[in-house]
Amino acid sequence: MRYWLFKSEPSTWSWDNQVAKGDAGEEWDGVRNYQARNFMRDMALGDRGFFYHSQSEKAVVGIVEVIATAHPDSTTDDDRWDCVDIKAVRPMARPVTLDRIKADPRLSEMILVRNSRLSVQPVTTAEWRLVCDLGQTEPD
DNA sequence: GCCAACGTTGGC
DNA sequence: GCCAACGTTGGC
Repeated sequence: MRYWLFKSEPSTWSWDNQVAKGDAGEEWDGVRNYQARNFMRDMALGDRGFFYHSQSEKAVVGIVEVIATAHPDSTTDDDRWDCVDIKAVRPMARPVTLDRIKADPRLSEMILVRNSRLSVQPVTTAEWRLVCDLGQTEPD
């Protein structure tokens, strides 16, 4: 099992939107970046990810699970773009803000900190546990 | 709302 | 294949 982070503007697609889809989940579509796409192609069923709100909120707000591996993005005919499906697993008991993450030297290598523009990114096991800990949320 | 960082496009 | 120009993202 590997860990990831999915970034979304809450005004476009929020955690509440994701939760509303229930166990059926939803495509993580609209990604038009090769690096992000390649990470999605690496994902396996059952992998977990953080759901991160960018822009106004800037916080990890929930945990999601990969429920379908990479397949063509239904929002485009361009066959370069694939995406996975994810479903909400549980919210963070306390959202973990970007400020909080940046303040912790143990998280200074997170891609979220290092490359703020990458919208789908891997998270190490150590980072996963730490962020779950900060969010007072079960890691699995 | 600004702008830095970064990715993509297209002319050469 | 290089690189200037441009567009987009996202933190501030």
